[in-house]
Amino acid sequence: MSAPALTKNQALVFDVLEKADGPLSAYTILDKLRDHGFRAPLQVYRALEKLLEYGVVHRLESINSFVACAHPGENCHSHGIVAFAICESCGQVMEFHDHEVDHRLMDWTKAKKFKAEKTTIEIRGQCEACAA
Amino acid sequence: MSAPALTKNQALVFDVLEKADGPLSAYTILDKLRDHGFRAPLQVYRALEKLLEYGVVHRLESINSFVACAHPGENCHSHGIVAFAICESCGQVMEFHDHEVDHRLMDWTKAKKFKAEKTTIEIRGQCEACAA
DNA sequence: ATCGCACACGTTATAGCATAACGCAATTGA
DNA sequence: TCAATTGCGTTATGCTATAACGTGTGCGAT
Repeated sequence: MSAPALTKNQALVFDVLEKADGPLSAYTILDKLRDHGFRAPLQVYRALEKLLEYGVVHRLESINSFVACAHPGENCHSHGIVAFAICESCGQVMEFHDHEVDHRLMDWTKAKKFKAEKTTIEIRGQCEACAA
Repeated sequence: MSAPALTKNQALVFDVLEKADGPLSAYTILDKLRDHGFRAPLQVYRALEKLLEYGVVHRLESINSFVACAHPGENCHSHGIVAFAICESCGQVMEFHDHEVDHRLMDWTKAKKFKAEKTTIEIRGQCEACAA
């Protein structure tokens, strides 16, 4: 599941996400890529689908947006569950990992024999700067 | 923040969610209430907004759906962070609470001086019955 | 009592997010 | 060479959510 070479569209989308200073919606990405020939949402969604699969991009479910993984170069899938703190004022996102949280959730799923595929942890609120 | 008496629309929406055996989208709720005079999405969304505020309904961010709280009568807001396991085959949702997970996340937010408002934990996968 | 306010409600319109279905081109491996 | 796979482009559509307007009702303060 490590990332193969990106296709042109995938590279364009990834580049936009990496240069952005916060999460972007698919349609925002589309707008930023119109100059590069993008015309339709599917061009973005298809690229995102692969980038998510490769683990180099994360989807923020609670705000329907996407961010580049905070671990450039590494495969983020190997870090365990990813958690996000999303500032609702400035839009900044902090990505972190807590193995103890992972263990607790794994314990629960094991006990219930639930086969976890994808886990979402998102904390919305105010970052230090914005809460002042 | 305890729940006052529900209005007619709120009661109708809550009733639909309680009787459902899984999460429902706002539009599914709308369809189920057309016989009761519902015509527009806003009638559902406005009711949901209040029900979420009262803590008697939860929103599942990862599937854009809503479920009645698993603790009838109690104010779910007092149970700490709520976590969900969502079976992608049968649609069943299990709601649970883990104070250790809460503590770990709280520790992180404290350390980062992040003011958490709302935390989402959702595990998607296969329930025991469907994984067989 | 009546004025002002808060709140629930109804309606229309629109904005924002995501995918279905078709066809074409390039690549790869049997 | 043929078939399978993958990426791509386009059009159309469906699903999710909210903006903006107006109505009516209850209720407390003056």
